[in-house]
Amino acid sequence: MSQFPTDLSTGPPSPEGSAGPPTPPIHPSPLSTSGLQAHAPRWYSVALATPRLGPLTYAAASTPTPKWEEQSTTPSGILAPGDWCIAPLGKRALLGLVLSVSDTPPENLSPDQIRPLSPIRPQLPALSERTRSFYAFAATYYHRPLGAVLATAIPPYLQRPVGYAPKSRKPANSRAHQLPSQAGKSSGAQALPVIEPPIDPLTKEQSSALQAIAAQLTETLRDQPSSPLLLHGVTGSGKTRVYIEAMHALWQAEPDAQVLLMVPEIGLTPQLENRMCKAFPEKTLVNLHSGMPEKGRAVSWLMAAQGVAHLAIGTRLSVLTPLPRLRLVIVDEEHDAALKQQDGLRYSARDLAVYRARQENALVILGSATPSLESLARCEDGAYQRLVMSRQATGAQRPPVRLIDTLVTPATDGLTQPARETIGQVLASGGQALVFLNRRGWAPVLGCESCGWVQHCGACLTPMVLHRVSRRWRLICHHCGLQTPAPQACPDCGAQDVGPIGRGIQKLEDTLQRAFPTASILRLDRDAIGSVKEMQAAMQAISQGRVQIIVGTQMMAKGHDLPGLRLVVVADADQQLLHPDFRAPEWLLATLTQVAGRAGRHTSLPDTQGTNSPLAEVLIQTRYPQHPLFRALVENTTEAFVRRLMEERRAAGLPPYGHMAIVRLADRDQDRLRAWAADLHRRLYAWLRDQRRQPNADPQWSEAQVYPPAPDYPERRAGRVRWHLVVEGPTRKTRAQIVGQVEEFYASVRTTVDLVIEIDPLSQS
DNA sequence: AGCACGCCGACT
DNA sequence: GTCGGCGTGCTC
Repeated sequence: MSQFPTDLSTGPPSPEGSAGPPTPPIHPSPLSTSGLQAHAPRWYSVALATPRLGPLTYAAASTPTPKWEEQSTTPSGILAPGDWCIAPLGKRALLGLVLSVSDTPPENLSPDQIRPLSPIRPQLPALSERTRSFYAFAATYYHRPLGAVLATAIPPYLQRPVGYAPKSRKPANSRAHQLPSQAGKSSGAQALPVIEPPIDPLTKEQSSALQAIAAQLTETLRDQPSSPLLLHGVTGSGKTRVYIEAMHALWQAEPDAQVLLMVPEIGLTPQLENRMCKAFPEKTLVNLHSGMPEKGRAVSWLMAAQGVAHLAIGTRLSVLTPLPRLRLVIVDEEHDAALKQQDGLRYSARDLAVYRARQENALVILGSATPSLESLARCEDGAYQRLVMSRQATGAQRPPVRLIDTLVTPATDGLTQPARETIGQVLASGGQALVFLNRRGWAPVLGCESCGWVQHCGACLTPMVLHRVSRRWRLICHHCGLQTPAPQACPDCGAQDVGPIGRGIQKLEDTLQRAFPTASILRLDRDAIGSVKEMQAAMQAISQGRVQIIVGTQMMAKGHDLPGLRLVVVADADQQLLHPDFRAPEWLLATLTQVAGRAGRHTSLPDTQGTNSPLAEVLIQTRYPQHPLFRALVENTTEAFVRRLMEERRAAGLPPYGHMAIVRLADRDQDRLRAWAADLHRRLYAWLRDQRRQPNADPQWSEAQVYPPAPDYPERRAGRVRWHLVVEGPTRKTRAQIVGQVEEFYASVRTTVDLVIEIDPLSQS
């Protein structure tokens, strides 16, 4: 079998070494290796692991393959579709995937343009037909070349030709097991406490969820199609336990089966890894995420791809890992935006997981306390099956939610008086408080400090964003591009103090330190916590009670268990509520539900004080205490609120009922970009109008939309101006046709403008 | 994405 | 006079 690269420094020299001039093009010569048929195939169509290039044609390797290659699965010198190769490109040598083989040269190229492949062959297991078709699907669906998928899917270490040292001949697996951070038995996560002992009996809800899972697993193991399952379980309902039992059931039936367990963030893997190691000491477990050391990631990837690993725990990129005996895919926190890659190949790991599971005859389980509307819609239309767990496994109650109206009691330096008092009480009684603040994707949305007025774009359910356009302040809708002048005073109440929502919370840490000088405060955000290690240290400090106030961003809302937490203060809910995106209320509800779940996980003890004050509480500071979202939280009627959101989406033709794409444009020059964007829009609009006017036109075209361009926020980044254009179709097919039109136009013009298409975008700017 | 080629401003 | 800034175009 193949080997792992073992030494970076001792590989054979790269084919285009710095010592000499670039290899001159060599005309393909008859293969010299013995035992070949007379008409050996000699031209290869190769997808290169690079983001922007389509397949290129190469000739067979020019020199005989080295001896160490003899054990390769295909006869020496002949490559088949699915085999890997090293292909010269300009001065570089890139990893390539053989797509097809031909014994006639391509007509559109002259022979001297075709270069031979490198005789060095990567020690990667050939890609199965199934995995190739999965990658091809991803490429087609996201409108990228296959090479972009390869560049994302293959660990960087395995992409570099220099890494393929034909040195060690040790069996691959024994080596991998010695690596401490890879092998399941000795993970680096021992320090974290496991709070739920795995011997707890299952709750009724867990049992019935498992029954449904077992039924689908049976279908899967018979190679029959199974229904994707949405495990809709409140925080603390014991979803992880259900995953473990599902794996038990699977491995009892098929001990060699592979399981892929995905989480949105690297920070969530250590806990999970620890728990899985304890539950399955006899199974081989690997991690797959970008935070790992390069070599370790390569080893894990190969173990997964060779079928050695039983369980792969990883972030979104793990969905692209070959897993020959995949039988179960679990996507935890399926609603989480981090499962969607935000640059390069902008794929949704959740959506690809569902596709892949169906294709590989595996069962897929999506888990969340706050499922995405996308997944809920699939349950509604019967494509998925929903399994509900509405009670906490410990029997604890959800903490009550209290709203603080900041128009009545304004916040000073980010904190209202009632919030200050409550924090004080909690600290005095020895509890911990979490002050939650959220500036993720901040864009300046104007709001009135006196009455709460905000300019919305009526058609798009979206607040408008302040932009400076040719020295004038204007409000622009990021969805449909609508522009209006920015008001100087509030059009509702006439007050002068209109300003961007969400200013002033960045100094919250200072505010808290001044208000509670003796308290120890820990800040937890991307800037303060850089690594998994730092996160673990922070969590330990919290669980040991060395911290009294935690100031945390989004990352605090996820997964972590905080037993001593008695209060959550949401410093500025409005900023997220009024984020200029139609998904803002959906996400705020998810965020608040998640962060509220941090408090009161272990508060089922009797209230020994005998007071009326609850053991844990959630405080939300907002100008809109009457907003249906907040009412739903207070009254515990969030399901009804979610249904209402879905109806709004349906009426507006927005996802999950319509299908969106964003055309992202960038250029150095603002005027050039704007003119170009306007031109693109005119053409698309004219094309769409023509589709509608055709005799016997498909009525779907009347539901499709091509909106005028709008600026990103911030408009300028890294020396480039960025605009975007929203495209909507009632079906994936109509959307793909519009997008195809964009691509056709872009390919036909010479321009400096950079254009990328994003499919199923999660946010507009 | 790289990487080279090419055409403009500030240095020995 | 040339060193190097990055704008532009190509890679089988």
